[in-house]
Amino acid sequence: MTRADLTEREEKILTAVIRDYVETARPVSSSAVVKRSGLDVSSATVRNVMRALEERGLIRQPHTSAGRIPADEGYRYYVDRLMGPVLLPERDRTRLTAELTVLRGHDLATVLTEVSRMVSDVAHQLAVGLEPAVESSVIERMEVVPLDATRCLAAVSMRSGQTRSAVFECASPADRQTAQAATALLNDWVAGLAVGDAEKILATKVGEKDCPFASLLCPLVEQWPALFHFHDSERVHYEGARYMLRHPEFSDDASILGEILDSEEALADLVRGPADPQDVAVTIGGENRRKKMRGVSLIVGSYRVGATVGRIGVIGPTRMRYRRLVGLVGHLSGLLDDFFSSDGTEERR
Amino acid sequence: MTRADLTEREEKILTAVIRDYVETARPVSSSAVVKRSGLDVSSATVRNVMRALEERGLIRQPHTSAGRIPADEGYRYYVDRLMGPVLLPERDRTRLTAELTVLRGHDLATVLTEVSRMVSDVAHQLAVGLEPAVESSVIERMEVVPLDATRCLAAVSMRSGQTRSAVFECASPADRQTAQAATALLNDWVAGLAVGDAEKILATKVGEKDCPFASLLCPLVEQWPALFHFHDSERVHYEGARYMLRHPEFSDDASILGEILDSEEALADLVRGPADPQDVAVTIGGENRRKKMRGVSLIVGSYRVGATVGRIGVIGPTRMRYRRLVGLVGHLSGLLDDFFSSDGTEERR
DNA sequence: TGTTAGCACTCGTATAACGAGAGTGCTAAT
DNA sequence: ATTAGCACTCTCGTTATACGAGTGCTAACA
Repeated sequence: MTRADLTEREEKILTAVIRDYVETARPVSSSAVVKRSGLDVSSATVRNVMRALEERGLIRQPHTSAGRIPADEGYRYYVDRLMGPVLLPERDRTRLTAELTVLRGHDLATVLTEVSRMVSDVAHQLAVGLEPAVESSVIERMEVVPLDATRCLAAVSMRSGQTRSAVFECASPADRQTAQAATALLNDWVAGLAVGDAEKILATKVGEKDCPFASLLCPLVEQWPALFHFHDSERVHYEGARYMLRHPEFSDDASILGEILDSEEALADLVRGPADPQDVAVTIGGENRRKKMRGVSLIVGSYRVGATVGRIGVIGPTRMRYRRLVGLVGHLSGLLDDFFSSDGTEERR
Repeated sequence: MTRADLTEREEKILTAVIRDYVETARPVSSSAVVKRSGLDVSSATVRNVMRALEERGLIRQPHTSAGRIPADEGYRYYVDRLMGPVLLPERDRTRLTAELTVLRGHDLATVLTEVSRMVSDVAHQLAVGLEPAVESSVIERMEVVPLDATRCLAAVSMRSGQTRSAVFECASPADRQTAQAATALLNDWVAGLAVGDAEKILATKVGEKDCPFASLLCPLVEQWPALFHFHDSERVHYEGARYMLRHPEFSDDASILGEILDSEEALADLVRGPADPQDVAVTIGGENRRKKMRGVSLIVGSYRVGATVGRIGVIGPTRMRYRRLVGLVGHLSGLLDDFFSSDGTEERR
């Protein structure tokens, strides 16, 4: 159970076990390791080493006298130290950039859905895309327009390029003049603020006695969260459920898929948590907080849209191609960063 | 194979077979039918009748000397003629209305997600909610506001209560004055039109040589579909995948679930097709166009939002509680109709 | 001390045989 | 037309068996 480094030979054998198991999904025998690792040793030697690896908790035996399969800790060691430079075939690279350019000009939800689809297709795994939390998006401009005696249209554009719009009720009628004046005032107050902050500011402003345009602004503030879908708007896009079901580890008991798909919050929580701003975060099996999620691994990357971040990720059995998928997610993170920062500025590459 | 009516006794036996099979998921024996149907006949008699029903294709034997299970045609006969008045327990009724009132004032996507959740919880099935096609929604008002030198915010509100907004690029700068005039003109043109029609009208108008505000309106029209997510905006909300996996018919081979979840279009097509404006449409197993969907049944209802219709539905194995689920979907259709027609007019019940 | 060949042992999987039980289909009696 | 009785069929669970893959161990070797 020491944390010390493995010898080079141990590392090679661990790698071989992982690579082979990822391919075949069956316990890996010592002789298979000999073949794959290229090591010039006998299977007996490999067995000795494997025993050592097992004692360290890196691999395990499903039952006595079976081959070895990687343990969560083994995957962890592999991901952290053995995996080597992440790798994404040129083929996939070009495909991704190509498909992404087509998406220029489309709204964020569409882009994210399509990107999730791309990811799941390339990864052959369940892919998930998380929209940036609009809560911390910075408001560029708001607009309030009267529709009829009791209803107004409100629209917000964020620096991130996201927009929100909704119709809200206001008891007393407002004419266009008033609405324009109110809009101007509103923008003075909230333009340049994050959505979350703006809500607080507005609540105070509107609460004051001499607040102008109160009859218009009060209802707006009251209905703020519902109207703009602000709070729970970290929408999740799934794609590629079919891949999940194809993995032998889930083909008999697919209940995990149900758990994942049905609990947006659970997943959002997971996806939000670990990822570092820049890097790709890998969560392996038992490392997940949710008990239900033990047995699956997550690879999550983030992309910036203005001041906020969204996430893209891949979910699959712990037996997954970490190197390739980390490469994929990382690469796509970068692409999306560019995509959203060059924003509408057309093709600046 | 005659289409003639069944005798009363035959109907009772068919009903018993279906009811029992729906509960137990196991082939129904003649003696079980005797118990359940309340008929005062021997099991031998029931066997004779069952043979007749089998020859008509209403029920079938999984293998020789097993009980009978309903065939698709049997379910069909049951749904069309035997099911009797649809039934939804008072408990569920009140629950639905209660949960629905809480959703007042929330935007359509949120409402639909929550409704799907409610449906799946009550039905214990995979539920699906389809947003109304915005294509045929009637535009109430559009608004164009300049943001900076090259970008404008556009917002549309539909009579249905739906709204769309987006940022678009326009080469030459526009001041607020111009934008207001353009907005006025725009509303003259498209207010009161369906979104789909408005697109065509605008395209012609903008194509004309002396079109005013061309520098502003041209880009708007060009980016119309992408901007407003108009064409492919029949968003699908799924809920309750876990229920699907619990059914014994899918627990071993869950690949169907993958197919359903991954092919939004396939499903949207299905859901769009059959439902009559007012009624609840039931599609049973092999009646589905898509081969992949044989083995599952659909119950679909519609709700009106202004001039457009959306759908809610339930997907499950053919072995489902048709009476209850038709009741549920029908009831909810009505509730949603009211919900959206009383629109923002607060509590008019 | 590390490595390896050889071999006995373990354990899962596949296959067949078997019995029990459920349910039908048929026949003959009512 | 209905039904009691009975033989027949088919599934399912259990047990026995053989097979094979793979290990762990021991002893020999560099």
